Amino acid sequence: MGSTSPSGLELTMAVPGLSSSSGSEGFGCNAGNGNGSNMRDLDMNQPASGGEEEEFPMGIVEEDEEERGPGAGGPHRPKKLRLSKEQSRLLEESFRVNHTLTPKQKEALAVKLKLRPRQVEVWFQNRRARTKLKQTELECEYLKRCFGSLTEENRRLQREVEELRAMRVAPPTVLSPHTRQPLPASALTMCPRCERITAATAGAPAGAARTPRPGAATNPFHPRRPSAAF
DNA sequence: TTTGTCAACGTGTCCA
DNA sequence: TGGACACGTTGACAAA
Repeated sequence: MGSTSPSGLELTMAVPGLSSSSGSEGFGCNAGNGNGSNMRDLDMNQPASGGEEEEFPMGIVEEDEEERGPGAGGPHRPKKLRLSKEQSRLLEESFRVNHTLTPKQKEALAVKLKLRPRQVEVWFQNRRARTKLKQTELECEYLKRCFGSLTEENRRLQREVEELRAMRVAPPTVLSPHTRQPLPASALTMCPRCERITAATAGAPAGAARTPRPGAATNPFHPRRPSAAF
């Protein structure tokens, strides 16, 4: 439990027939390289010196970014910030604990990661969005499979109806449960429930002439479908 | 060059 | 009314 995809996404979904382990298996292929992004290794935040490594390199790429107001400096954005492995790891960790942050938690995390609170906030927003997207994709896949099996079931039932209709064309011979002689057509009636011809003779149980429907009880297409609870 | 990822932004909505 | 959030989008970047 708590498996994470290479991209760090952790997903759970209450979909019948879908194990939650798909959080790591099912999505691993999504990004093409299931090996985690190497991009993080090439961290723009790392000090160029390459000397003794700061635990959390500054998440602020440009010196003047702090002052940058809305509009992000107008003509062009700053160089793209990539969070370091350690920063991502800690963010993921706290995301696992809580998908939302209180202002205090945000501040503390920002200090810990040497990021601005706004950056932590944005990271959590994006992270929630990615989680939701994956969840939606999962549900979509599940609904597609549902649609497929329901279509198949529908086809099968229609075939069954056709067969039953064909059977009804020829007058059935129903034996009297008492005399074992064929009953006249006038003595026959239609069972309203199962639409089968039965003997209308008093005393004769409606199901007397009913032939067991092949596979009726164990029809794999007639399971009591659990209501899909999303 | 194309495509996928992701940090960051703008905007609308909700709620205390 | 301000803050938090969802959602859609942008743009930088890496890999195919």
